[in-house]
Amino acid sequence: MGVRTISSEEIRPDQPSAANAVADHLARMILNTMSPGALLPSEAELAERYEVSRLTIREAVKLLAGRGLVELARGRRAMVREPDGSAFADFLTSVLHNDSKGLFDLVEVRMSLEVQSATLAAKRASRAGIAAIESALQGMRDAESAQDEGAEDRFHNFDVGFHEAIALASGNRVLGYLFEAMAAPLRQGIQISRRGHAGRGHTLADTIAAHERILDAIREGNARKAGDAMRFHLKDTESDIRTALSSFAGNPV
Amino acid sequence: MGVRTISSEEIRPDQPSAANAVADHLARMILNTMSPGALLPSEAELAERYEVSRLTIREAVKLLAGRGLVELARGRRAMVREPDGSAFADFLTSVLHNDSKGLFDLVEVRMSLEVQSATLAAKRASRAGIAAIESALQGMRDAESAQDEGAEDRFHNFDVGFHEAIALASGNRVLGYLFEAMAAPLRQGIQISRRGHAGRGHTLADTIAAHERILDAIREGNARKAGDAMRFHLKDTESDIRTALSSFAGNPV
DNA sequence: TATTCAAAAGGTATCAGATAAGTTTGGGAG
DNA sequence: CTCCCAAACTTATCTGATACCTTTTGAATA
Repeated sequence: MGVRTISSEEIRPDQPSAANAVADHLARMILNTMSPGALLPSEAELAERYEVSRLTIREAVKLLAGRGLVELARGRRAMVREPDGSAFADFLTSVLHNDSKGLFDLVEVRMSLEVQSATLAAKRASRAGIAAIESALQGMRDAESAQDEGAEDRFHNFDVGFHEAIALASGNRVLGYLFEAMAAPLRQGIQISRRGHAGRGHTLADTIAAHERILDAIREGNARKAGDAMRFHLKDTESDIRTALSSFAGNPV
Repeated sequence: MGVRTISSEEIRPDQPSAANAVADHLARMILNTMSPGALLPSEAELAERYEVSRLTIREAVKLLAGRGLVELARGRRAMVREPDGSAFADFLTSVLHNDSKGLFDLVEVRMSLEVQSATLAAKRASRAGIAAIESALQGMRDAESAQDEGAEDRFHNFDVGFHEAIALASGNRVLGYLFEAMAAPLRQGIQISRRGHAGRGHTLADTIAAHERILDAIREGNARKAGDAMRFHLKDTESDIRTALSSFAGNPV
């Protein structure tokens, strides 16, 4: 390569394009003054307001849509979206897809965050928060005793809901977002890995019992016990996942 | 208002627009077959390939840019970006901005993740990983003994670099991404809170000593000790942050 | 021959004007 | 009062041009 003599390439103009400027301005406006569900002004009006063409407005709005700030639909004005972890979920999914090492990493981090969620939930959960956890658990019980097709899917959904309810009951919004962000790639990764690898090491009843221990600890307000119960449960789950995943180790797609 | 009689509004068509379809297809192509730094085909060529107008291509690419998948610059073709946590960082920044409760949440989660990082780093750090941590620490020492203006900024940067190096040394990519994602909003939030609240509870030398204890434990490969040292350090830092933040409690901008 | 610099070529950014197609709304028919 | 349809509104996409930025090329110069 040789020695770098000049250093004028250091400048990153950060694209001061009109569309970008408008997008940034709109983003600030949305975050500061608008609530989820609110509608942006029409493209024509924005074009007039910013004194640019409608095309520039469109591109700016597309930028925001890519960032997950607004939702677009033909014939309707752009709507401000409820913030959620989906942007990061997309990111994780794309970075980790067909990469079993990445999924191990995800499982590892999830363990830590969920233990923290359970610990905090035991300390802080409101009556409503506990009710939500109970409700998810009851859903699992119902799905277990049901025999119809789709019962297992329902079981899994309530399972995820149980964990999500705990994340929410922690009272820590960041934990909620992170849970959401990790749930999608995890589920997808696990689903992929399970193909042709049906057996689970545990019965549904075992899973329910483990969840009951967690819920009881949270109900008691026993933070340490809740964290331990969650850790124990996830350790178990983790090994299931690992065996499922390992059939793909070094087998990217 | 009145009672909802019909229920055909439940359908979310997920915008199967041309621009969206192209964006999704491009995203898959990028993730599956392209590396960071690679250049997308020109807009004209893509327009031809997908049989849509150049405008539609532009909007699709803007969507990808918003998602952080590509980087745009005038006169140059779109470039595939190195994946990083910046999308989630933006999200967190926007959700938590001017909200001290959110920053508390962030600090809380960070504690948990960094303790895990230190624990894992002690178990797995490579020679190079440890060298990176050492280098950051040395930077802190240099900055502390320097007297020039800007030394304190340098110190803080190396401080962040130290923690980042540990997250990377954990060998868990998800931890790396999350660290990145949380660093920006945290720093920003803290900076804001510090305005007019100069005093820190600890000297730079104290901070260095705490970091040395962490590094030593990682070098020894003592996972528990590393985690504890990190927890202890962050508990300290946390209380600094809390006092800084509390001046803003219930004071959203 | 090697260096330099300016023009050409290749690209993106933005504009203007139109058409197609989906959504919402308000009035009229039953 | 309810239901349906057309007008008004709005977004999605197309076409064709112009402006401006980057990279490359090629010729003039030292």
